[in-house]
Amino acid sequence: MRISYKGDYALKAVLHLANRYEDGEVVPINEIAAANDIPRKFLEQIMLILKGAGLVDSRRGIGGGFFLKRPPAEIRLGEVVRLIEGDIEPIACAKTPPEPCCAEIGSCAFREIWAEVAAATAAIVDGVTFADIMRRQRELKSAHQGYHYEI
Amino acid sequence: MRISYKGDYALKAVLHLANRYEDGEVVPINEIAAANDIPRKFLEQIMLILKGAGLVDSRRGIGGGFFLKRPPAEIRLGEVVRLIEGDIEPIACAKTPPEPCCAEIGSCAFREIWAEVAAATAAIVDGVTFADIMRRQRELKSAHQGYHYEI
DNA sequence: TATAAATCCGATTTATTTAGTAGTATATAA
DNA sequence: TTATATACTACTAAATAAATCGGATTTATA
Ligand code: FES
Ligand code: FES
Repeated sequence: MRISYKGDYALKAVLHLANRYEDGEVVPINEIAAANDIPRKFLEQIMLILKGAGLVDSRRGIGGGFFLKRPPAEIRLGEVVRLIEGDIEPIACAKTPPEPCCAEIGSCAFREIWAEVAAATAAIVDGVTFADIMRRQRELKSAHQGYHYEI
Repeated sequence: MRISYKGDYALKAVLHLANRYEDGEVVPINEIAAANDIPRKFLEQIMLILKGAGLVDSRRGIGGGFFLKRPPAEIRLGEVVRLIEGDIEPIACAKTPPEPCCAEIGSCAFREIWAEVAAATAAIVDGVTFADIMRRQRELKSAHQGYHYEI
């Protein structure tokens, strides 16, 4: 499962909105783009995908912008990854139900290895919520601050 | 880590050679291509990559072909995958040592998740040899036979 | 020594995906 | 009514994937 720029941008945008989730803050796309070094028009397309999937919602016009429809603790990393990158499985036959791949799908010795890889990957990305990621981010920030002061 | 056609073909070719490894059999590319439904000229390129990496060797001319340089038990799936597909890591910052990715690599909350995914994937593909895959293939073949007889 | 069988190698081609950019339409708060 | 913001469609350039083409070279053997 390769993470493209599009996927990377989507994750950062969702994390940005997660950090502004309290009190239902609405964040304009310009802020998200500027803060995360994301091409603005590209981010527009990404936000529309996230909105289409019901993950975020938006308000138009002055004072408008985007916001999460669910609290960060209820959004799993895997959900965003699948939305943007598509299947987590490295090959179609590893999906459930399996889609045809080799000629003899019933006797392919590789298929179940890819299924194992998919399961292991899914366990990780579905085991982490954006609340977890926010917490981790705060830890890293304070650790980095620490280093800074020591210098 | 997405498996491309090229990677799929490479794995099948190596498995084909693994099945012919005993007594140092030499297998012409036409046989590998025909048996596995691989475009012949495309497979040529793939075999040259495998040869360049020292995984297989070849003999030219009449009676020539390809053969594994090492026994199947000493070739791990991950080795072939990395050769053809490149890095197993879903993003550059997850490599060791990490390559720059986001702006602030030291404080990115996603980085270690990708590193976990990479480690889990590597553990699977590096934990399986082509001898294991051959064994698994025989099991599947006989199971399939069984079903066949029951009908 | 000619011939057929096979690998070796570089170039070209076609289609798809990626990473954007452009332009316009629509909604909304002040 | 105007400035600010999203919504939507289309377009483009570059990279990658998946072959395909055309030969050059090596080698066993008839
Ligand atoms: S069935 Fe998918 S790799 Fe064999
Ligand atoms: S450093 Fe790679 S995703 Fe942030």
